[in-house]
Amino acid sequence: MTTPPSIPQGTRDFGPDIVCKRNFIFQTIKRFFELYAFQPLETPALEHLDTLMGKYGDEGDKLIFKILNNGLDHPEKQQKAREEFEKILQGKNSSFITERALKYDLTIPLARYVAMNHQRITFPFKRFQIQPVWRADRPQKGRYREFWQCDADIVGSRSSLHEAELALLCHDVFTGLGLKNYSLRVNHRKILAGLCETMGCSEKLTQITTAIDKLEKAGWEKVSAELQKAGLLPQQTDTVRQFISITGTTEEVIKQLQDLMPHSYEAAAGIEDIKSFFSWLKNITIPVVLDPSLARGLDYYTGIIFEIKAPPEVKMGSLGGGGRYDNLTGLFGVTGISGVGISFGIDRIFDVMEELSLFPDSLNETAKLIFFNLGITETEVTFSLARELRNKGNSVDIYPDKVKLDKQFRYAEKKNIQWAVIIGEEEIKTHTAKLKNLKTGVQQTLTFTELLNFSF
RNA sequence: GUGGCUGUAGCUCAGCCGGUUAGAGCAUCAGAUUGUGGAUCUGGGGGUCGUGGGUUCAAGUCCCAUCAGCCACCCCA
Repeated sequence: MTTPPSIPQGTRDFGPDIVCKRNFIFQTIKRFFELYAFQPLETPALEHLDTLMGKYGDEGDKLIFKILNNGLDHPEKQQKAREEFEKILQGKNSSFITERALKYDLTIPLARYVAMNHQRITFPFKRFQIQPVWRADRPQKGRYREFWQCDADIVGSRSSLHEAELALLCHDVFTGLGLKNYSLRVNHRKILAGLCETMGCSEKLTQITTAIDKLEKAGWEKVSAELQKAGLLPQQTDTVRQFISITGTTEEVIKQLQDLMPHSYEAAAGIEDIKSFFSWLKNITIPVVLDPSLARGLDYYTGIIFEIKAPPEVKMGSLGGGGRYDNLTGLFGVTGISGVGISFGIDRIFDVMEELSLFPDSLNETAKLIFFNLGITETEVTFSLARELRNKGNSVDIYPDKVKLDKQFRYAEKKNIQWAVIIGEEEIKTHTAKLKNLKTGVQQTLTFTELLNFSF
């Protein structure tokens, strides 16, 4: 007895119609990446475990998929393997048991690549990367163990021009996809650091930012509870409350931030960056909002941070995000290189577009036209006509068997083919073809030459 | 990783307090109509009830385990 086949938790097969839709998203994103002068990069699915560990925080480390070393059953290795496995049971790593892992995101592999190749790269290096990543998270809707990221980063330049370009890129991509109601939230790590500096508890930056990050989902009650747990005094908690309550136009928000943190160098530096970012965009209307309550978790961001929010009518978290990181390659021994990037989560974008029915109908089209099958002699004719039409760049299908036209029509309809060509005994005698538009139902008679030159 | 809900035909689901041969709609296939589709009518096929154990005279139904999906936490795309 065979057990029914299945695939691992959090992974998916993509059937033809889904691949077509996903390709639509990939192609749109890639097109704009190229328009903004990014170059492609691909890195292996596997990285050394050392390359990944410690880069995503303690929680992140737990979510890295590790790969068991081969050959541990070798007689000479078994004893050591048992001893080393004890370390694993204690939650430690053992390179004897596992020394490779599946990549967790595309940013650390980029940093690794840049660190390895910085002498031959021309900076600023603008690269895009569209590849799958893996996380040992527990799956839910919009949350997979294997999913794709589409990243664009600029490495080796501190100009705030890039942040503005990324915001525009993001707008072009979402407009191109037809996802109108997205929004882009922006904040600055130094503004958050300035808040902590003002309150005199800079060492609690991470705790405070992760608490703030829960505001939208869990509400202020939860945030204040977290802050208390982190050891903030009531007065400090109230400062945080004022901070995250700030709303308004960019100018208004900046003014309030300055009033709240008048003596913070950190905050002032962050605000300068934000001002220069918005000044690039001053004559362009895109949905960018300065939101002090935005606090992305990843530790490596040091400057501006972005988050792409799904349209409010769908229940989906972030569709992507990014930010500026100083010294990312410093983790790999190459210092002084700053970068800024943005990442699109295409699996979630897919789910949102599906929910809002935003995919064009034409995506399911399997062929432009189909020749119906009225017999072997007829098919010898359509076979060569199909070849000529294909040579001219038309996607053509031929129905394989002589069955009732009724059935052939239904096949064409199912496969979303717009044009059907009927050639039978009569037509062959006169060298003509019946061409029917299945969407309008209009039928016309054409000579073979006319058919070959028809623009479908 | 922790806690909870769910799993019956290709899809959406019904199936009572455990009781004969597990049902419906849609989809599919065939015919009415042997060269013109989407409608209608008639008929057919399709299930070891996620998987593996257990309790029972008897399990889709109760119990345990496991796998998967979803939800909350955690974290994030």
